[in-house]
Amino acid sequence: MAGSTIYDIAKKAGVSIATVSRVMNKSEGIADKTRKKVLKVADELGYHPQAYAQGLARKKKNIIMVVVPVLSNYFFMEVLSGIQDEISNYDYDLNIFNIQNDGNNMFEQVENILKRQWADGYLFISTHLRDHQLEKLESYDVPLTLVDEDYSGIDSVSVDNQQGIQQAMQYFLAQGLRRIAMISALKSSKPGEERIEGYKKELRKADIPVDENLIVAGDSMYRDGFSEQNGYEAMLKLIDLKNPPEACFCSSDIQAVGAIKAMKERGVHIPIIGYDDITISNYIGLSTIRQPMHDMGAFATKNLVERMQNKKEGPIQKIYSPELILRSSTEIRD
Amino acid sequence: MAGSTIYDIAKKAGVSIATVSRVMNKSEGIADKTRKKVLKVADELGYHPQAYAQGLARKKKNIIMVVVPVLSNYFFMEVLSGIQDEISNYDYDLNIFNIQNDGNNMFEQVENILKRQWADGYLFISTHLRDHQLEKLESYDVPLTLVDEDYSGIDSVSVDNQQGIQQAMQYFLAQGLRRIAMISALKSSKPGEERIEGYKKELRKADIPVDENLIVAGDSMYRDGFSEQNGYEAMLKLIDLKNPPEACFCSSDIQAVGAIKAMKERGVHIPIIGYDDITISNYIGLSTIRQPMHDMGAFATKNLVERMQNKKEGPIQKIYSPELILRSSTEIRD
DNA sequence: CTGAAAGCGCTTACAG
DNA sequence: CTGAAAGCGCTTACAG
Repeated sequence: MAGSTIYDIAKKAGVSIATVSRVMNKSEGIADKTRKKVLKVADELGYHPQAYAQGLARKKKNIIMVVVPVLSNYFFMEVLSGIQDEISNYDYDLNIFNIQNDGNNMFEQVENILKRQWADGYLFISTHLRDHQLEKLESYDVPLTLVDEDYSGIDSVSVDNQQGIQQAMQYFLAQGLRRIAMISALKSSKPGEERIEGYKKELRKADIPVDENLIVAGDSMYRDGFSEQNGYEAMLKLIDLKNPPEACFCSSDIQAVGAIKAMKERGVHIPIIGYDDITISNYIGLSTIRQPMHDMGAFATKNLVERMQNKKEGPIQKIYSPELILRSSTEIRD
Repeated sequence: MAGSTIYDIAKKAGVSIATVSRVMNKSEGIADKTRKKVLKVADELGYHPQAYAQGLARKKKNIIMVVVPVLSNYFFMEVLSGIQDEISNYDYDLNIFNIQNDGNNMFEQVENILKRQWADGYLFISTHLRDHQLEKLESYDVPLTLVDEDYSGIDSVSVDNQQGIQQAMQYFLAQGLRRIAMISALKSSKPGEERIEGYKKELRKADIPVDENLIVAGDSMYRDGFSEQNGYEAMLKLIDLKNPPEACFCSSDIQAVGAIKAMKERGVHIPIIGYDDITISNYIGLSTIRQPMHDMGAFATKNLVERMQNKKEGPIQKIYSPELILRSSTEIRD
């Protein structure tokens, strides 16, 4: 039952395979009688054109492929929901390709996906490639939109991270807090570097010397450190400092969740601001820097579809501004 | 650059396409010199075999496809991380296909995926099909493993939901609590029905009359009701009852998060137990019924790969037992 | 309105 | 060790 082809249908319906093909593709100008006959046979034999044969013959797959290193992280999930919502407006199927995030050959995997021509267009989420790699991607000349990353030669949608950090830091500084810690994740990643840089920059602007001891990450590097456990470990380290911080800025909400648990266990409380504004943050009272993740996914999808339809204009760089959301985690208690 | 084919390589390297194909496929018995020449040209032209052409010619795609209705939910995310971890042991690529969850034509979408022969094997997560539909799927005779669903004719991995509900209810009952509410999600779904049934059954066993007012869901049905917002709304309804409950069992942890916020806002606190044990639950002190989501994903993947390799044994039904995890949300306060 | 035929870009016996 | 040729299952001008 799983294996009937266009030939089986043609034979059983007494027509040519061209006719079967036309019927399945809803082409104009088929005699009603023929159409019905073919449809009936197709239904009986459970026939549906094979994706691979069709893709090859058509040179068009009707597929948008999302490429992502870490499937199971919250940021991705929310971006994805935006993609899902938007794509339902078009006649494209969604395919997600999960690349192994083991550093060195990651770019090779990415290139192979493009070379193998899996889809008509691609959405790269948080791949965090280096500039020379992005330059190479540009030369493939294939519809591609970057999310959570930006590069002048390729369509991209991202958030101004510096601005986000600035908002968090300035909020703390305005409260008179000076000893501000930063919980980072994987420091060697591109966004990791950028965020630490932004943190230091704000301190310098306020004439506060940078204390490297206040920049910590947990030891558990699952999901590049974007996990509750990592934040939990990081906060314990901070609390155990001889000179602990008065406030904390955290690279992600999910780490902040862990950090808050650590504080509760130790009976301390310092104001903390996360990063992302995942849905749950609103429910647990976590102050955070909001990234419009859902919108980013939707915008990227819309942009990609337009790009697939006409390739006239040059690359589009959409940069969202983040927003500081204050909730109970930044209230000063006691 | 994106578009070179095996013909281009063959021509430039001065060999036949058969030879190029053999080199790309690392076949034995190619002169070292030829191999190097071909590889060099392939690299220069950025060549990699097209997935669709290769899949058609080989009748094997090296793809495992995950089919899922709601991508962005926590249960799925955790199952997925198990799938990811396990699949990295094999030479299969992972593809996720997101079907639109609009009820009636959902099964049609599922059938089409199979008919179109996207992959070598499939993992269906939480598709919650009806028995007559599963029966039909069985007839496709294609490697397929169900997750979060079970059916005698098809490989499946699931959790004994009745048992989970029983554990939660018996815990409450043992504490002397009798007025126990249930926050459900989409009631018309298969698991929705089952869980409500289980809840009622436990009450009956304890000779407690079922009060339909105590079975509530929020009004927001995004993600089938498995959202913080839904739980929040549901708990408000419960609190506003003339005769509010003394304890609450909740269909998912994520709803419990919302329910807890509702309680905080209204200054009430009743013991609450969630369902799933998503990672975050441990960090916010939520008591819950643990489903081994990561293991389920890993087991299903392993099972599917074995099924693809030899089709000897009959269908395997793996049923995990859930586990009651007690944390602070069930502590009796004041 | 329908069919014969070429083509999409690969793989793989079959010869040599 | 390598090539010519058939085949995978479709689509789509081109004729009629």
